[in-house]
Amino acid sequence: MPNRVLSEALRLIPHRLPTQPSAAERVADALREQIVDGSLRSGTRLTEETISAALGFSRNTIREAFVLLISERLAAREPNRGVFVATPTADDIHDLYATRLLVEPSALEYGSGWSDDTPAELRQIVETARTAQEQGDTAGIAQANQDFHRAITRLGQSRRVDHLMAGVLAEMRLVFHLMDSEEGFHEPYLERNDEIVRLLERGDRSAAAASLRGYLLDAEQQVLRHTLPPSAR
Amino acid sequence: MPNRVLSEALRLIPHRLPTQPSAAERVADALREQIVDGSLRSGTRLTEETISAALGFSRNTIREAFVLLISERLAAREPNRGVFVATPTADDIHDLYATRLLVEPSALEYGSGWSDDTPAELRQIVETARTAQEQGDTAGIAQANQDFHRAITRLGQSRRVDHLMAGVLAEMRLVFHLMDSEEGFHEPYLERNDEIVRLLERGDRSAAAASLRGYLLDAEQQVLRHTLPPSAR
DNA sequence: AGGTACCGGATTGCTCAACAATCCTGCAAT
DNA sequence: ATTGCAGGATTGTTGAGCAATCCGGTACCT
Repeated sequence: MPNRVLSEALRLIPHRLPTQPSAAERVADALREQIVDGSLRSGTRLTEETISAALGFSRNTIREAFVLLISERLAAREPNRGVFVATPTADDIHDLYATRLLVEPSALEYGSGWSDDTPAELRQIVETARTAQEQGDTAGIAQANQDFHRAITRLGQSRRVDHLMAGVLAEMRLVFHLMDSEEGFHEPYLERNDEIVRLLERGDRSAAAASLRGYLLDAEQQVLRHTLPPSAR
Repeated sequence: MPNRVLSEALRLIPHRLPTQPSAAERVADALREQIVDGSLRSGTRLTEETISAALGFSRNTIREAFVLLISERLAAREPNRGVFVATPTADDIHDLYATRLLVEPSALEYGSGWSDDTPAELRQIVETARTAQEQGDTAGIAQANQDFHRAITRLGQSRRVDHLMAGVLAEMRLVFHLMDSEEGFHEPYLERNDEIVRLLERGDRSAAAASLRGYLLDAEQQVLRHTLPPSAR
């Protein structure tokens, strides 16, 4: 043991140096980005050959990326036919909200990430949404809304659940792209987020959780109402 | 529309016929099974060439399977070094319990899968565990325990959360394999499951959820206590 | 002895080319 | 209109190949 100080210092260095992500991951990142931002619409076929040529990676690497995207539910494989950008069904939408209903209120009420600053932080996000609203910035509202729910999820203090919810929110964006119009859809929820924050500011996490449950139940209905039926796509 | 009766009948056929899983999935299944049942211990290196030869699939297929297992956290990639059976750290264990703490009580208290039969069904599982106990069947107890928590999770009525928890329970088994001895570890929790069921039988889902939270908090400590420090493995 | 530099073998990361199986399209025959 | 079928395109999977990286050992230096 030549140098005790050294080995102590080394312990502080992150165990895995920041290696560059693998080719498959970079391909998955590129595709994921295009899927969630709507450049690649639901149902689009992801041809191996085309993507291979477009991104400059071999077909095998593309296939590895597909495995990732499929496990994230952003894409779906139809055996011997190909991989397609996922098209969430009404059932999938229900599942998304069932998941959120299970996780978010629980994180809000019992999450150990709670601190005295939490209400103020959430308030901050609501304010951001409000200024976006005043500027008619639909995308900004949507973004702030997502941030709000991610912040709530983070109270749960679980990497795993964070990751789950990241996936959920990504798929939510897919769903939004399926709606007849996202325009004006998020506004009503500003008020409800505000109410949740108000309850938190009063220190009533339980009531806030209940309010959030109501929110999610309503939102599911709204989304289903505004989602085009399969016949129209 | 030549035949209305026919098209109605076809509607009942499952949309995707049961295709045989791909080679990569079968490889992943085989490896996953060996990992969770302990045949492949934590830290074991999964050499592409070896597995390729052993299972009779090409290296490329093995790599696709790896992507899956890694996304399930049952294996970990160390760039340029290889893929290894995951070795959960204390931090990972904490994360597992944080996840369960977020999901299980919530499912128990608010899950829409609840019915009047639910308490009886859970009671049934507890009884199964008890007979396993009387026969000194450690594995049986562990299995019944898992079943108990899966049943609770299912109350949440979300495929996605079910899938998440399937992964959580799989990783839990990895953790159990890391303990000095699984012998006698699960017994104490029989009593606590029983208490949860008793509360449910009284119709008090809220109290049952609280009891479950206490259970999980204690269990985490117990697991950490019985888990060998990294130095010993 | 203790530390460093270097070398060769093994393994990974990724590509490329090939081929059977399957699916899709269009067209011809009924 | 429906069926049958040929041709072309794409997927599923394999095998070989090669650069980059890592590992283990050995020789070298002090």
